[in-house]
Amino acid sequence: MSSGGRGGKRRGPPAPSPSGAAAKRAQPSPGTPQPPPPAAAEEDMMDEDVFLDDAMLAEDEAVLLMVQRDETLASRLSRWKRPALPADLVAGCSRAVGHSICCQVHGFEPYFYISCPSGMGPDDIFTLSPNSGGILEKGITIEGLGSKSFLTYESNILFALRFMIDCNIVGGNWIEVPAGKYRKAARIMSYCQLELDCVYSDLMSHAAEGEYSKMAPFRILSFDIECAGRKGHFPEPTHDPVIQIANLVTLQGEGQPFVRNVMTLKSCSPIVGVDDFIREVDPDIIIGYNICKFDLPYLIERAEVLKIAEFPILGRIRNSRVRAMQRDYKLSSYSLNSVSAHFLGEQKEDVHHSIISDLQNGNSETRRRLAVYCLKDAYLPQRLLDKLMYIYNYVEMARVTGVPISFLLSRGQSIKVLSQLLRKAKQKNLVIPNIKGQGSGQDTFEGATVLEARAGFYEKPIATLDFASLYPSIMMAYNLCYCTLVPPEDARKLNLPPESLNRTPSGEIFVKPELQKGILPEILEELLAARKRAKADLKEAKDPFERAVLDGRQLALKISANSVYGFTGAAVGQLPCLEISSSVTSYGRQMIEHTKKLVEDKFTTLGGYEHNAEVVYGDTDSVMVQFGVSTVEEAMKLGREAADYISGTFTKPIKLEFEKVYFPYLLISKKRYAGLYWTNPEKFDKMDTKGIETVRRDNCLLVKNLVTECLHKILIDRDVPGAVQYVKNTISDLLMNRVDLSLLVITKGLTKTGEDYAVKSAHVELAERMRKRDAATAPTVGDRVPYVIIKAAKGAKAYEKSEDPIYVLDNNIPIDPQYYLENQISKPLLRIFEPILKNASKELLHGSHTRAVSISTPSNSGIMKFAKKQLTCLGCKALISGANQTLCSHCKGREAELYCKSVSNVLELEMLFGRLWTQCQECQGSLHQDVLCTSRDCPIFYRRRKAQKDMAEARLQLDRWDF
DNA sequence: TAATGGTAGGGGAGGAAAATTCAACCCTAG
DNA sequence: TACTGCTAGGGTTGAATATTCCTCCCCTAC
Repeated sequence: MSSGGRGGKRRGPPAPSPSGAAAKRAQPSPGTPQPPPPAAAEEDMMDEDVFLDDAMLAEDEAVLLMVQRDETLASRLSRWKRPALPADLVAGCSRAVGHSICCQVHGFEPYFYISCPSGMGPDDIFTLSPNSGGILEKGITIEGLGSKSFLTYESNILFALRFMIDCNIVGGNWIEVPAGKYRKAARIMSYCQLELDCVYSDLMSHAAEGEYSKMAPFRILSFDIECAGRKGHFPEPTHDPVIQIANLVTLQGEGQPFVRNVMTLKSCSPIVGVDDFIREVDPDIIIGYNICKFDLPYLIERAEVLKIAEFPILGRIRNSRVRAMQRDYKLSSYSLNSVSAHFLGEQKEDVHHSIISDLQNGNSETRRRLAVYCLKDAYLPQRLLDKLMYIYNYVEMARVTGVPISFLLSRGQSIKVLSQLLRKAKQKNLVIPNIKGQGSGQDTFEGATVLEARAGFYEKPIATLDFASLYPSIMMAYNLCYCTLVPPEDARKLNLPPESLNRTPSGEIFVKPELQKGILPEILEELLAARKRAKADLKEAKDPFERAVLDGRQLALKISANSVYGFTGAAVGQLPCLEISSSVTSYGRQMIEHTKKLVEDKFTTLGGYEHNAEVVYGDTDSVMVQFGVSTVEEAMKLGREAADYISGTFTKPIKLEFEKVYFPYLLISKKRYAGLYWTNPEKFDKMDTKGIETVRRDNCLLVKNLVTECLHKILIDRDVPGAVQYVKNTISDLLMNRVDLSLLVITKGLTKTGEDYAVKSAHVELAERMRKRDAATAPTVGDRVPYVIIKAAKGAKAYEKSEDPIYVLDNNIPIDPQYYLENQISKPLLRIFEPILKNASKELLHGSHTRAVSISTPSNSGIMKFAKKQLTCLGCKALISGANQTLCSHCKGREAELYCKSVSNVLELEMLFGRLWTQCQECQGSLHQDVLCTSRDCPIFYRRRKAQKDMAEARLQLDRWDF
């Protein structure tokens, strides 16, 4: 899910400041419920229920398990077991589902091909060791022939894949071992319920159709561990015990988990029983948040330290990654918290690891608290898995591409294409040479054309024409493939008839399908045909369950089709062929130019139309056309006409489609535009923005919100003055320091380690500084680094002014509003307003609203260290001295009024803090517990922290009134 | 090490190089 | 008349500052 970021979960700010720590224990505002008194003695924990929202836990089922009590353990383990095997299954006459079976297949051996050297025949047989592919390529000496090197074929295929291909097995499909063709084996290889031996040629693989399209009822275990770190240290398996493990077991397709438990540890003895638990539950899939990078290695290492020899085996783990989140979605933070907020609208607490030890060492109440927290960490990944239908989509993808499900998480895109290629080649009696593209990776090829953008604000409808699956359809139309490519020397030698050859715009020659049909086009045809079927079925399907499966399938097919082109162009890949990829793009370039020309030539007043059409922009496979008409309906009509007309000029199956109308349309530059998106003339579907700040993850929320709001006002409300006013208010708020810190947090990805950067930059330098402060909480490669820009000496570089938001909050460091105005919001705003407003710069950025209020500079640096703070009058801020500690002589008369002000100020801030506190309690799922969360991703957290500080200051001021 | 889909393009920031401004100094005329 | 003190103004020089251009980096579109 996240390559390294634990979010704030096991990380956080440096040791909490005194005020922060105090408030965690303090009950804040009047009206906040007090925690109940510790309900039970520690010995009774066993039967205590855990408070959690109802959707998550049925109260009677929630169990805190004391692992030390072996007798209860045994009884519970039995409840988690899989159903017993039916007796007749072993005899081969039952098809019960829901059991785990390990089948050892015998007789399948690795092999590869070489071309037979001249002078050798079927009689010349010699044996080679299994890894001889490499030796043959380097060259060997053969008696009578001298030293020779060979090009090998299919010598580097993963053995598992080789086996699956040859047995027609795809990932996630059903395999039958016919009765009588297997032998029951002793259960020594695995912890499965049944072990079999059989011969590979007896396996029967069933295509995923009809009855066999159903999925197996996977048992999914979601878990999370908590460790007791020592003060100020990130937990290390060599020292720190695992204190809690939360487990949730679900059957795929069922809404509720059937096992929920938390294993806790009272003292510091080692946790035993985890491996037993996993063995009994016997899950097919293990998931969790970042478990591959943290929880699993931690458990395994901890077991090693404690010398639990058997542990690392963990039964049969087939698959244990949830890295998919980062792979499939682009978010500005990948902490479990923000991912959940994004997809589920549900948040979790973010508890710093140092607090976890405190909770553990407290009483039964605090440990129960920790259990709740831990369980939620196991629960959210399960919810995410369901919500995003990962299991469906992965099974579908595995079936389509033929790779095992685990490859989809642990491997890249190319293995999927290779798998399909190998299968298809086998059908056609072709073998694939082992020519791994390696080394430089320098040789690249020309990509797509992006038409010049005629920037501006268009108040007439713009029709968008798109090629459907451009690159796949080019490969099909022109029969582009490895096996249809004619190298220049062969073109001369073979004397092929010119009418059966195609010369691509990039100069390569391919034979036409009549002579030899390409493999790649065939793969693509099947993929796209299957997608068409899936989409048609989707239209028919009513059952949401079935719809989910079909939608997953059509998506998988589309993605697979699109990655075929990428595979041929991957210079460092399994089978690169730049002749194919550069031919594909060259056709694409030709086609978009051709389309632009046709539209502008045909749709003219001379041609009998009311206006001259103009192509205002286009990228790769799309053109945006202004037909000159003023209604969406007319634009749609002309768009359809143009698409049909132009489609007719291309080789099948290349097809230009009318897709949508933008109206109005704000075109800023290449790859950057915004507009209202219409697919029917009555009502627009949505506001669509491409490439601009609203869709970028490296802008602060202030910019994102501001730009979004302006576009909303301009495009939807058509209220430019309103947008201008909004900008002015925002700038004024910013300069007056009325903007919430959470809106100013910028995040950027840390893509490599510190030394590898050639130039300094804000997020890299900050990460380095944070590492020096506290290595445990600092971001590492792959993480996203949040930062704000603080005030510093004039001329200081941005990388000297970046700071951790939490550090800024805790130490009262002033931010630099001028930087945000000049470097963050001004340019994006001007880009939007300049096409619409004359004097945009003057109007927006230089009015009276830009008068700044000076903020006191940090008092803890330089010369100010030696300054002594003097008291100021609470009325007029004048310096006061002597006996009077509150007011100057001037303000003395207003004593009553000013005191009231102080009191109401404190009350107000207390109310605010109380509200935020309650909000956080709701988020954590309990109104009776202290809030522990310190999430860097949560705006409420920043506001709560700030309110808390303001409140403390106001109270201090109130205390100065001395009657 | 193993394993790895692609190119095009905008835009921000840093940094080097080239350009400009500025202050200090020297010199000379008056 | 010779010499000094002073100023204005031109020229030179080296440093400071602003500008330009290029590259790195991130992220997005397709």
